[in-house]
Amino acid sequence: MTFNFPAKYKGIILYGISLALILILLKWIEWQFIIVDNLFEIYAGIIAVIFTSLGIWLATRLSKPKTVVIEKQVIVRDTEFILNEAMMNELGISRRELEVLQLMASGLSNQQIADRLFVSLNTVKTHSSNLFGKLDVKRRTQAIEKAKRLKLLP
Amino acid sequence: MTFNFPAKYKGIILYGISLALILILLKWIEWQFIIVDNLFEIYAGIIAVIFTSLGIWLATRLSKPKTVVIEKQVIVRDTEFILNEAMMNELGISRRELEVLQLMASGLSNQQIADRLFVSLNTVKTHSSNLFGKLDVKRRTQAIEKAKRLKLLP
DNA sequence: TTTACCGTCATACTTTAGGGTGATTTGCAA
DNA sequence: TTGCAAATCACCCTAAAGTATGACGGTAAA
Repeated sequence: MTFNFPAKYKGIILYGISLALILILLKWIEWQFIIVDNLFEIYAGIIAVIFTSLGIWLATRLSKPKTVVIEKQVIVRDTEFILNEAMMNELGISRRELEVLQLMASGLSNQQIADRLFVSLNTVKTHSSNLFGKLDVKRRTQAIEKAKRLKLLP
Repeated sequence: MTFNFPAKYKGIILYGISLALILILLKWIEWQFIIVDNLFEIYAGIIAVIFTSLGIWLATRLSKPKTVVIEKQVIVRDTEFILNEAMMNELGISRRELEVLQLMASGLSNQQIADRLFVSLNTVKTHSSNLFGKLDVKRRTQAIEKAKRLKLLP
């Protein structure tokens, strides 16, 4: 049969046992000195030392630690991009047109975009032209700038 | 005539005086109880209580406070732009070239940039051409993309 | 003072971008 | 089936962008 006390009673039990041991010790010392009469002050001194120690020990054990909260700033780049699909639909921008827009923004020429998408240069021109109309801009740099504002590009 | 002890001796003097007072108190208690014989244990108990208190008091005064440091992470979104001047110098990009770059990124044509800066179209072309060389790119869209990566543009 | 770079402008030329129009194919929905 | 939008491509033409080279005045460092 084993007893399983919760951890929070452990401390209390320890203090109780310690106190009991000190009392036994004191009783023993009393026995030693009771023979020699008037050595009263020595006994008192020992008690004083023991209980001062007990007080110090108790204080260090029971004192609540001060908690110091240090705020550490973690700078996070706003990296998350959510495509504004509502705006996509509102402006009637097709999937392919968005693809062309993305490649344009990465700095590719129309010819490079055409090669990347396996279509002709004319097709890319058509897409970009339609795109400019829908975005109401005149140049690709403007399109990129506006698309970023409208959250169509990161 | 005034004495000016350094502050660090103040504590020691205080403890000394306190100890002296306690001893006087104990002596007085001893006087009270010495009349009634065999009330030895009451005296011991009082000493125990006083010195336990003294120990606790000493410990709280003398012990360094226990500190538990809790680091709290505060997420700060990086929204402000700081121009990478080191990169500017490294690439040898001039102030005027950066101006042209900024206006290019806002979607303006070379002519519009020229008008904005009160210079000729040719001057803008020269600046942008030099800029492309320094950024090692071939097109303005590429320049904008790279400049943003290098923190030369927001 | 000489060097070197910046900013300015010009001229000539090439390349790329952009506009307009029209045509074909495909897939989806009325 | 018809109609429509998306995607594809072609041709022609203009506008803008980009390259190369040279020139000139100002300023700051060597």
